[in-house]
Amino acid sequence: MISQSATDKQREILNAALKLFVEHGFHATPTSKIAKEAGVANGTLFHYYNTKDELIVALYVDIKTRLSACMNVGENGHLPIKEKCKAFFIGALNWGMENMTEFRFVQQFMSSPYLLMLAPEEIQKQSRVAMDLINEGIKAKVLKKMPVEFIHTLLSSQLFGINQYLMTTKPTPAAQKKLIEESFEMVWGMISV
Amino acid sequence: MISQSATDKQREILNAALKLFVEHGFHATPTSKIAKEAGVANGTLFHYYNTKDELIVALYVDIKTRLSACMNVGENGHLPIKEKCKAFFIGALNWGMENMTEFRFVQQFMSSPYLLMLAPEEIQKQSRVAMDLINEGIKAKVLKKMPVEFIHTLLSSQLFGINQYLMTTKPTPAAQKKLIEESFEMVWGMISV
Amino acid sequence: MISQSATDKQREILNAALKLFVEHGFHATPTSKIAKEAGVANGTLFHYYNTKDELIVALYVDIKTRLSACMNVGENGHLPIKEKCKAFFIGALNWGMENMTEFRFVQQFMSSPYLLMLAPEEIQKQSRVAMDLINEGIKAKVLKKMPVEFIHTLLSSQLFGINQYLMTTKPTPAAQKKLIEESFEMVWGMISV
Amino acid sequence: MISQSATDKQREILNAALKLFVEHGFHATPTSKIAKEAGVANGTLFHYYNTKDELIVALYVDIKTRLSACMNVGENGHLPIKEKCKAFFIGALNWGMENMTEFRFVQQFMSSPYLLMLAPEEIQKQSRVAMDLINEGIKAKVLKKMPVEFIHTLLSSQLFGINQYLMTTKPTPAAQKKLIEESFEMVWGMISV
DNA sequence: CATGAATGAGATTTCATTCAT
DNA sequence: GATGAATGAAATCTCATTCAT
Repeated sequence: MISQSATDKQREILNAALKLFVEHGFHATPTSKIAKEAGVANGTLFHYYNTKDELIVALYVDIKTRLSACMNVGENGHLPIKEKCKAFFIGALNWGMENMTEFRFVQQFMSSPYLLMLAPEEIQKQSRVAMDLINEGIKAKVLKKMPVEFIHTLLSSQLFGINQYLMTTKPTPAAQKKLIEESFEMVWGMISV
Repeated sequence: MISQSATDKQREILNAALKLFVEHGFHATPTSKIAKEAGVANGTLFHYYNTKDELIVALYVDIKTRLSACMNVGENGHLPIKEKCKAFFIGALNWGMENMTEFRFVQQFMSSPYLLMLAPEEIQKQSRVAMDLINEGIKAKVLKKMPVEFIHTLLSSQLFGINQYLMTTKPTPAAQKKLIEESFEMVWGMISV
Repeated sequence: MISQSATDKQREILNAALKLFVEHGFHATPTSKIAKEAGVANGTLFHYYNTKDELIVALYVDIKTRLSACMNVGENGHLPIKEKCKAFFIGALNWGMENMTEFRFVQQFMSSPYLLMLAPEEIQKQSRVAMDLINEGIKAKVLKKMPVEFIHTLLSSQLFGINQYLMTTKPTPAAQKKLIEESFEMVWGMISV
Repeated sequence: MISQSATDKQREILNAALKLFVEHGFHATPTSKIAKEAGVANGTLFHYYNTKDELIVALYVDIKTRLSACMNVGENGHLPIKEKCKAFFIGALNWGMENMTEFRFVQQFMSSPYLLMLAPEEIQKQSRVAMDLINEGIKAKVLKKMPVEFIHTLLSSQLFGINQYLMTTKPTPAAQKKLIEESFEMVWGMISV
């Protein structure tokens, strides 16, 4: 397939951009360096993305899509709510540890003005699954009766924080597994009735 | 004071930089705009800070110093650990709500590559007070026996999360006070024995 | 040739730089003026030379290369040493008179701190031919038994001096020819046994 | 004397400027660095010299004046011409070796566009003594009957060249003395009848 | 599709010079 | 005289983007 090589180049560009953005920040990373790192010509980058901003947003969406794909894999609608939350929580942490660079990029993106370039509905979409889960938990009186966004915010912050901690301390896989499980129980204790 | 006017210009520059950095991000804010906003000549900025990067780091240190000054005011060494933690937690949240711009700047700075420009000991210094408090709590068997850094991470994340939530939802002062108190009890339940 | 137009721009830049450097000195010549004089965009200059300094050194090497190319053309290995020296001496003078701007640039470059940016081997390479010739003369007991570098210095100084004199007084071609011949006999008398 | 300290500062400025100009070139030496090296405030420099250019020219004149003072010390009007020339030649070389930095500065100045800022009569004045000497020699039929400027140019070039050679090779004082004497005989042989 | 030379607006930084103290 | 903070014009250099090949 001819378009295969094109897609490959696009992947190379995204990979290079991810690596360099995390390493040096958005603005300290010229498109020319991205192109060089990706092994393509300068202009090629602009065949796939009209502007640098477009590339940045596309990269974010790409990563979020890959994360979602990971999280939704296990169809576990039948499990009790706590187990569903746990699967979600642990899944997110594991993904973060296996994709540290992606994780760092998301973090940087979310506290940058680029976030505003994303359509609000796009942002909401990202957290839809989690929000639904929390809503379900509140209705079932398993979770505390507080605003959904509040519980979601607490959950997200803890996820970010724990991930950061794991990235910094780099425990053994066993210790990591244990810590993640414990973390969930602690957080669950905080938000459950 | 003779040096007053000089110091004033420096303050103006820091204020202008803070405002613009939060509004547009580090790189989308030219030094020329900072100078104009501060009401000083372009070169004056570089009289005080050799490079833009130096300004960014200096601004971070300045904010952190002001925050620390705020937190240490209340000498409450005699209170029980939980009360000390609560004072700390609530103090930080109040400061964050009263200094939203500063808070946003810190957030942006910490998830940017500029963080690496800070000497590690400088970073550590920032969290010294909190760490000591946690250590004390663990020794007194009031807090769970887990790594200090881990508990610190949980606390910090919670602080960040709640702040974010408050900034977004802008509740009434009363509701805000109630939410903050509740939040503390939640996180305290999570980390205390 | 496809690369012709690209090379042309580089040539234009070198020509413009040469002219302006000699006219106003290195530092009184902004890169913007060079670009304008060369008829290219400002950034184009930096496409070919990473820094202004790099351009200055490249220009020097370019001129020296062109001079060397001129000097080595006449293959006169069979002539007696004096004739070879004379050919060299007169060739250099003629080149200097036909390329006054280049000559002035070299002079300015060599008594500037930019000289230090040149690798020592590069500098040596420039005078290799002359040094070999002198060495040959000394071994053949045609030239005085003195350090090669010293004789080389005397010769070079003479060349510079005469060139300067010719550029200032601008004699008729005939008078110039006569003066050059006389000069050579004078310097030859000084360095030969 | 109060003006003593002022004069001292002026001297410090000239010394600092000399050192830095030779080390980095005219334009790569900011006035601020000169002031710092001289141990005076930035603005003080501009009390003594209205502009940087004025400082540069003043420094040149200062050095030339000091050189002239050196050269005219020995009043040897009674000596034969060759001896007067020799005294001049050797005096100049010795001065150059004892004042390498000054020598380098003069060299740099003379092949720079700053030379044009000097009034022509000022330039002529610098070489008046030498020119008179040469004229005298020609009239006395001791020197070749050639244009005075030509002989002067040859002499100057050789002086510069030999100085450069000595600065580069750094011979022992004895060897230096010997080489200088030999050089004079060689040059004298070249220009004398 | 892909390339990379070319562009030029704009960013950071420098620096001679001024001037209030 | 002496200071050094302040100035702002100007210099070097960067970089997103275009376009002819």
